[in-house]
Amino acid sequence: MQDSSPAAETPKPSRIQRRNRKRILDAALEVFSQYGFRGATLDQIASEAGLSKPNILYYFSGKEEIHVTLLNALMDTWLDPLREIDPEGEPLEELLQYVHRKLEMSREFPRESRLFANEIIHGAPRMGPDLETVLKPLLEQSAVMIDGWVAEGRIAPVDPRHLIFSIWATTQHYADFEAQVQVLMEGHDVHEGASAYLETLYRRLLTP
Amino acid sequence: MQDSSPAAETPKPSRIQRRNRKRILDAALEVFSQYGFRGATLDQIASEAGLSKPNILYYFSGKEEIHVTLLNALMDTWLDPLREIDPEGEPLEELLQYVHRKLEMSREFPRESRLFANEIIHGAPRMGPDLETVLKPLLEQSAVMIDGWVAEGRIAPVDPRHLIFSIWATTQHYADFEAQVQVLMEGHDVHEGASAYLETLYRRLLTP
DNA sequence: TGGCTTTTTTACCATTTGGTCAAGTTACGA
DNA sequence: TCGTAACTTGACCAAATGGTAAAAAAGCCA
Repeated sequence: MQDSSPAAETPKPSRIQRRNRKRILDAALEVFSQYGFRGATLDQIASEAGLSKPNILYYFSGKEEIHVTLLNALMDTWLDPLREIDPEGEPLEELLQYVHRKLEMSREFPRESRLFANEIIHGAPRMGPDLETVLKPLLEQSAVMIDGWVAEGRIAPVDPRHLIFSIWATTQHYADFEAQVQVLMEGHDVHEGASAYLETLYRRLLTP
Repeated sequence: MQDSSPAAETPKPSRIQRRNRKRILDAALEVFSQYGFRGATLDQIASEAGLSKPNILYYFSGKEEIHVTLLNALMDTWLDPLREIDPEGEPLEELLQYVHRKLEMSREFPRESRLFANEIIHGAPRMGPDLETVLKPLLEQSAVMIDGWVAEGRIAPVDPRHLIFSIWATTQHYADFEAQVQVLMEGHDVHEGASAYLETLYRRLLTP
């Protein structure tokens, strides 16, 4: 798949290519996550990236492709914490670690979280296939693992899918609804409190 | 405030006024919740409402006003379940009932939930004041109540604000991320499972 | 029915916006 | 250093979109 064949499609990304594509994607993440796909304009992205609009269209075939590129790149890193759960580990600790990793991602990458949330809220028009082919198998696999832990009596009985949904919901909430949380918790250390609360929540739920 | 004064601003909404304003708001809810504020077009709303675009602008001064009207109307009903918690009731049951009411709202009014989510994700540009003046006092009041229950030992110790956040997050997730949940749970009765799961989750968390 | 008000529509407008194109300009290997 | 390929830009477009104006139509009431 590495070219060398005559009609290879991807010759080789030059240094400038890599630098500018990255700039564009960084800018697009900022703008898309803040204004949504339709709310964002190429001019905004261009300005944020420090490039001209036609120049941006030199690197990407259109607004759509930038967005799709972002979503695809995101999907993988977004699911990493779930993949990192060790089936051989101590169940309760593994799951709590997963919660904390997800919460940490919300703090470190709120823009990515909002980009994702936006896409899903609008019916996932550009991610339908990925949900089916990437997310679903991973969820099923995780569900089986958790069911196994339940069957062995190592954690209290729970529906594994809804458990995962609730972990997603409670952790991403702090990124996606940051504007609201900010207003309601001004002064408090939000993530400190969230971390302690979620630890308690899932420990009480899952302790056999 | 009921007019009768000479320079009264609101003469009286005619039958046609009421009917058409309702049609427009219904249509706008549908369109805004699906495409977001900037993603929605007046033509879409007009078409959905069965009216012409200029006719819509006869009833509302602009796209913005329609959106704001929706958000304001929504805010109240959205917070009703929280207001309905009875400080004199049995704490655990009151809170569980709150969870179920919120979940029920997610099922019955997913469009409203998404409209709200959209607004917050984008930084609440049209709701900032309301969050401060309506939501925050209500949250504080509820927090005091819950803290009281904790102090009396009637529920297990929890941070009341994060508890409420997690209830919002876990219940609204089923509306806001419906597209994702749908794909991942095809075949299953989602709300049946969610209801049972959340019952378990918060019962285990809160039981003293 | 006649006359007034309310409602609706037809025809436009100005701006925004995604995208194109051809003419530069720059980088880089021979 | 020179030529070619890679990159950048200014000038444009066509379509979409929020919004307006004025005339036409529909209600409504005496």
